[in-house]
Amino acid sequence: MRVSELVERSGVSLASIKYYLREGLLMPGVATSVTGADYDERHVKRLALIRALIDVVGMPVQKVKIVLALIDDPDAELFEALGQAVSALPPAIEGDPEADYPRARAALERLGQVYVPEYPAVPQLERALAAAESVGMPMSDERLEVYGRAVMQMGEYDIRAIPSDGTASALEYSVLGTAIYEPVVAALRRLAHQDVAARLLGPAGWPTTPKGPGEKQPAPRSAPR
Amino acid sequence: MRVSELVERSGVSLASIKYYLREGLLMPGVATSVTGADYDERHVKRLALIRALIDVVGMPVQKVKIVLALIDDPDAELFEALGQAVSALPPAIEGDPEADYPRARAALERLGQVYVPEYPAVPQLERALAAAESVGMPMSDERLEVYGRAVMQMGEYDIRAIPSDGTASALEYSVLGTAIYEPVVAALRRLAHQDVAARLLGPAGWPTTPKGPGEKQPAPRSAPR
DNA sequence: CAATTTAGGATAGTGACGCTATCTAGTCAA
DNA sequence: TTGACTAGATAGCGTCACTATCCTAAATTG
Repeated sequence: MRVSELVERSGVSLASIKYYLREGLLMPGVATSVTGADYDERHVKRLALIRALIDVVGMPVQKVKIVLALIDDPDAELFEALGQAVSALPPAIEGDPEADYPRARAALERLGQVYVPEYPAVPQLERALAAAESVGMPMSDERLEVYGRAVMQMGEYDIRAIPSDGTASALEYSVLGTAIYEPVVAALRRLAHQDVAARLLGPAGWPTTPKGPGEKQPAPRSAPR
Repeated sequence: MRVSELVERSGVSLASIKYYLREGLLMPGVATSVTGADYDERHVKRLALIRALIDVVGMPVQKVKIVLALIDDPDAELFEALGQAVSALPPAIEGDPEADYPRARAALERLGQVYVPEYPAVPQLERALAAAESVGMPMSDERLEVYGRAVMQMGEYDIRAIPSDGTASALEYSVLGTAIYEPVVAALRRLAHQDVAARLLGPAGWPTTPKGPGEKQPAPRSAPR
């Protein structure tokens, strides 16, 4: 297909496609002449992926490039790729292998996980815990254990759900799964807050999730905003 | 204290403090003269909060302003404030009350939660699910249930942990808790991935979390990057 | 076969964002 | 009185993710 068709199919503007081509995010089409190239479904899919990583996950273009290179490179080792992918996710933190991350270490020890400061998520955790502390809401051990148990359940499932066929798809699955499902988790957590809050704190008559099997309740008169 | 001291105590540059004052994020100090004002601990704490929301949570300055106004406004209703706070979190989505969010609705129905399209997190969930779908990794029912159970555990704890004394602190707690702990969850999930992946996929001899009580294992020779 | 459309490549410009730098003028301690 | 400090106003900067404009040339259409 021609560029114009790619524009239509993907919903991405020509200017942006040219930009992604320049930046090396989108692979060039097969040149049919000096002034014409042929694109296919892989280009459509790649554009969807680029937009998802940029718009939904919130990754900067340069980090998207890293993740895509990781997926494309058949030599990458699955386990190492996971670490690489994580370090490309926002908020980006430049980890210092020499540095100590006391809050993260304490947290991981409490959760019974190994503390490997080289994992890119360790400085991310440290910074997040430090931020919570600095605003007067330090992470309690109790909360840590609740959260730790919850993420472990997700993690176990995520890893087991990685297809065991060829490395390529397994790689793509693990790399993208970490990134793509993160906004889903965030949105679900926010909705869980709303749901629990409506049950515990909301006005009487607010629609709530019934504790046991029961009837759907009527919609609220005004939106909870 | 004077501005220079506030700069020192907070670690925020004078130029940035002036910027936050201009933007209405930081409340002005008590003017002692035409050219001098007095700041206190509340200003130090506020600056820490501003930085945490901007740097760690990744909120744009204008959204930070909304969240701070929400915290400062004593008239706000706790339950409504939760929704407001959520809508200020990135990635920002302008929800259309008229619109239907089929993926989000199906997901919530499956989880047994009420579908209230007015909740700001509903369009966020819709977009996240659509993005997963568009890159060829649609959210399976199984994964949805695992995630749903996990976030519910966190949500229940979060809401119960809100202090029941004065409205002001409860408000601050619920609003900030949603935002501040989100990066913690993200980092913990990434670490859970690493931890589980190391156990299931990692090279032999890699440090792993023992299944039962056991010895700490030695650090790896090279970093998993 | 001429005219129009479309494509590719290069380069410069745009608008939002989060500061940052400079300037002015007033104040206060030494 | 001199020099450091301050508030307030305004303009500028660097990054980011595009976006718009040229130019050239091939391909398509009438």
